Amino acid sequence: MNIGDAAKASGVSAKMIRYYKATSLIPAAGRTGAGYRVYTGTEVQMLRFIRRARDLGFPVDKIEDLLALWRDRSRHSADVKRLAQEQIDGLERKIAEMQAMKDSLQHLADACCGDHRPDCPILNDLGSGPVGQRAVAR
Amino acid sequence: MNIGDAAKASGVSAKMIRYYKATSLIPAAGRTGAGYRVYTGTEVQMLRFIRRARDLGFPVDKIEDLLALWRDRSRHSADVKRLAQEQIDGLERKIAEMQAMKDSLQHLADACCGDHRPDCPILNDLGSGPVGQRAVAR
DNA sequence: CTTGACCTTACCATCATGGGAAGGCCTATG
DNA sequence: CATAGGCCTTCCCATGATGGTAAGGTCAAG
Repeated sequence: MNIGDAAKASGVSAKMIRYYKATSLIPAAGRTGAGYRVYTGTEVQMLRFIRRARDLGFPVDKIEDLLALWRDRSRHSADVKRLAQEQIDGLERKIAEMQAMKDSLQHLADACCGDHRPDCPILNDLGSGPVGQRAVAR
Repeated sequence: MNIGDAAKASGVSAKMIRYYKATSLIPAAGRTGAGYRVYTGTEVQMLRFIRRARDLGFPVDKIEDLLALWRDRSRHSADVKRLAQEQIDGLERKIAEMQAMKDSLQHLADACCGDHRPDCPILNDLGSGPVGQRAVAR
């Protein structure tokens, strides 16, 4: 199986497969006489694992840990769960952060009449004094 | 006012002030005879504008548009509101995306007993067949 | 005049991904 | 057999916003 087929089968682009190898996330694949990389079902399975973990937002260095646990038949599921929980917590933090941005901005946008006139609470807020809770216009 | 003071007064690091100048987001500041950058109140105000817009998640190229509107006394507030709405929509998309990740992961973590045994639904899911909705285990 | 705090430029790193160029390989078709 | 086009290879560059560091110049206080 060439890299293009492995890419299609795993959902990981050929570019990224080479990158994961370069960064030691995955081991080196075999090569044909002409230097083409050759992938087996096992390797495609690993790539799919990586792809799914990326889809859940795991950064590559955490995926390294996940792969190690995956391979370790005497792992403790607690270790896996801990990694998952850390990822959940990280996602939650980012969600909360973005939600706060969105709420502030929504509040400002609601106050902006959005017509031909130049008067605009959004710009007024951005252009006003030091940072504070003016975004929620108390 | 030197760059360090402008940084403190605006909340934008000296590093980023230079970067914003290099990428033409802000105009070149004056220089002392020795080559030190000099900032005025007006410039600090612009930096604070940028800082606040960044805190709302606006990417730098949108801030360029916001600054142009800010300077344009005959702007239409509709244009500002539109930029804000686009940013709100973008935030919402990202929030939804991360929320979906979090939900999938939470579901998997809930199914993992998290003890000393190796059996783990999280790894089972990551290591299983092609992508689908298995993460929500229907 | 020295010391320490500031400034300058220039370069490198992040993180995961894509783009492109230059050149080699393989296969199907004429 | 020759050629076309679709793969593959490596190498380099770009993203976006930010931080770090290093080598060197400046300034103010003691």
